[in-house]
Amino acid sequence: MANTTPNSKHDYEDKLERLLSISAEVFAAKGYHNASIRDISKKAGVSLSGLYYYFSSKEELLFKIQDRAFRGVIEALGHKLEGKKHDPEEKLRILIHNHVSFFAQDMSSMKVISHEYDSLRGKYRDEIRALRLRYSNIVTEILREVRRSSGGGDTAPLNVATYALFGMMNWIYAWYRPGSTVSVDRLAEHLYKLFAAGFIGEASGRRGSRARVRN
Amino acid sequence: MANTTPNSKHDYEDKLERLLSISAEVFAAKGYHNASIRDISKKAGVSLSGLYYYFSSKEELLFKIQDRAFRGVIEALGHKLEGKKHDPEEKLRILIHNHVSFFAQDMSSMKVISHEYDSLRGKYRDEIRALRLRYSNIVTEILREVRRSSGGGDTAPLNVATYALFGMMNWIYAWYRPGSTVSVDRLAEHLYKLFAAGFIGEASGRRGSRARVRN
DNA sequence: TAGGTTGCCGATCGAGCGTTCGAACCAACC
DNA sequence: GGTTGGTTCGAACGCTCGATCGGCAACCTA
Repeated sequence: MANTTPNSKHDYEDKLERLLSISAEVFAAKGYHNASIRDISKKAGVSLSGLYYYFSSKEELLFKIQDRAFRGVIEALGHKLEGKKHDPEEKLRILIHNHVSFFAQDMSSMKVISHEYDSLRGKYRDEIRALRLRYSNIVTEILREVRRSSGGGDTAPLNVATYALFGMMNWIYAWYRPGSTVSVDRLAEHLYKLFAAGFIGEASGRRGSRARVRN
Repeated sequence: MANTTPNSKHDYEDKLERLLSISAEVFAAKGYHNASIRDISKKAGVSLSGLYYYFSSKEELLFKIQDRAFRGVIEALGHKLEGKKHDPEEKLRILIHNHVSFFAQDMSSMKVISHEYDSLRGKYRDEIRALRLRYSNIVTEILREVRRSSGGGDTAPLNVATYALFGMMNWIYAWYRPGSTVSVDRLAEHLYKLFAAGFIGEASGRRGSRARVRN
């Protein structure tokens, strides 16, 4: 099982991984359409045509970045949720911490995910759409459980709450810088408490909500 | 004061306004760098060079879209807040309704605002940054008042709360379509209740938040 | 050592880009 | 009816882009 030769699959995959990471940085910094393959080749220290040994087109490069990032988030979440039973609120907390820490750990890829979905076309777009949908469904299901277990009544529709939560979390790339005075863990916890208190608290009829939502 | 000639300032300004609006649609649909001046000229029914009578560069066009949209939001908010005194929570409610309804009314411009700030450079960028900062400060100040009046204690830092709120509101462009089953007004009200209950409720120490934020 | 495969590169192509420029149009005034 | 000044246009410029292709060294296999 150990790699037999220096020029084995490992070399290829490692370099591919490195190129994906560098490309994500360039795409995040300049935007997909504004960034050129030449930018990436310079930053990676590889010739322009050399890149095409690893990717067949610029768009495939973008796809692989998004595919890798989404699968990473979804898979890690799956691992953290499996095993012992968590109650719904704890699941929500795990979800937010997982999402936020992936964001902070690899802001470039996550910015690309949030920003460049529209830049994909055809089958690439279809595949990423499927991943987005899968992830979004996981979130909605957790929110459904939270609402049910908290005796939820008058909450926002689940899709509105889902998108509001995504908005809170995905906006991070626009302002948060790792190494700030607020650590990643604390940021995640703040967002969890903010959202959870709103989503659950809303259902239990607090003071101060004088304007009723008409259904 | 009435316009004396058909070819007066009105014609110029109206056409400029129309071009801004069409350009915003094109930029929103394809992204600033991917959209070409030729795309805009086709959609507007104006020759390529004819556009340059109204704008000196593609970047100025982008700047004018963002400038107009930001000033619109800020000015409208100012009008709605001035006059009789509102209590802090009502101010927050007005803010969210104002923001969301501008979004829904002109999704293209608002998507450009959220997406294409990085595409501006130099003095254009500086000017828009100043507008962003002004708006962001207004929001933070309102949140500060809300927290004070609700006896707030253990809430998220104001900047985190501010950005979380912006995230919730700005993400709308990614999923909401006007004419959906959720009206714009109801959407705004949902977001207000969700955020306000979270922001205030968090401070009043509800059940269910078992995980303490370690400051 | 011969032949084949892997990994990479320099040179180049056609397409599309933002921008410019001189000329033409046209209503308004002398 | 000729002149002026605001408005529009077609044609072209120089440039950058994504992608291709033949070739070349290094290494594996036999």
